[in-house]
Amino acid sequence: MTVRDKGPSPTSAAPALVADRLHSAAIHILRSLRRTDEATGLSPARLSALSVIVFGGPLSLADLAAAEQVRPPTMSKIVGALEEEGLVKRSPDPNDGRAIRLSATATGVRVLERGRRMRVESLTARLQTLDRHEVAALDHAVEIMERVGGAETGRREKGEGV
Amino acid sequence: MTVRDKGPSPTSAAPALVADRLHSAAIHILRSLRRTDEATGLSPARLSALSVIVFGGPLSLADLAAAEQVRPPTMSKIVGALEEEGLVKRSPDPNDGRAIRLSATATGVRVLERGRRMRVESLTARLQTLDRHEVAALDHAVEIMERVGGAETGRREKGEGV
DNA sequence: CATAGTTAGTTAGGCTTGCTAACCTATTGC
DNA sequence: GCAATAGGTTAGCAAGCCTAACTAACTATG
Repeated sequence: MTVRDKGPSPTSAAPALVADRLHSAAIHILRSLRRTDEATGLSPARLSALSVIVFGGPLSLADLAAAEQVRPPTMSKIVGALEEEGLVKRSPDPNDGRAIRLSATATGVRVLERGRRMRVESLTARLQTLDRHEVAALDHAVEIMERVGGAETGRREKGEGV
Repeated sequence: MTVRDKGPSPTSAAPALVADRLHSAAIHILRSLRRTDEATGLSPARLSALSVIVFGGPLSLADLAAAEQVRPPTMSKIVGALEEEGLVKRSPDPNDGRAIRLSATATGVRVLERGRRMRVESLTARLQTLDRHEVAALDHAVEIMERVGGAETGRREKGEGV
């Protein structure tokens, strides 16, 4: 309200308000996607982690945790679940006896593709109600969001290929 | 924006890809905000619910649950926590003996303001590294996201004033 | 080369936020 | 007046986060 009504002139967009609404919008988008994720059998956290493994090649648990911005124990649990489902494999790191190398199984790759497709489907369906320019605006904004969202750690990871 | 430099031309922004990256960006932004929320003493779900109560006037639990896109039992628990913290009050609905009217206490309003400020602060700080046009692009995109994110229920609620 | 310190990962335990199922009470409709 | 419906709550479960504490392995140093 206050400032918007859709055509935000550059000067009217107060960062605090944008931040506020961005947060709110992000919550709602994720909440609605959670249901889609459920249908795929892969929860958001697992799907996201799996995608990093698939596209980020073999990597250590610590690196994966950092990429996903969670703590190692959290990622340990997620990886454990993925491994149990046969989507991911833990291998010893030849150079470091403490570390592990995480890689996706063939099934993992396949499931990721399917899950990713389903996950994105509902959002895509809704995006398709938008006109080209709106999609383009979103696309551009997402690029900015990725910078802003990852700025904290200065890390740029997965998002790309997911 | 839209077509700027890295900005893909409108025709190249495939909805599926945008959806994909939007999802990823949303995850990361929320994850980074969760930490800020912790600092305020209010978890994201509670803060969000409280904001709806504060700005949405007295309302029933079912309405609040719908606004927040969660099931009644989930909201019942969240409201219970907010009530225990003295931020929200349950009153009987004069017109319907089954229903309750949720309203914020003075403390609730105050805490919301503080929490909201802190929550948005880190995002804002990061947004401030952007130039005016980028902020404007985000602002515009957020408006689209709100439509897209809320499209499922067709409901438009809190996001506005939070 | 032995030992202290650090680092990778896991386990244990706790909290929040979701859900469904089952239940109670109040309202509504016949 | 009684069955059906609707609003809330309780109980019980799972996912995702976290910190604390532990083990095993690497590194550096006297």
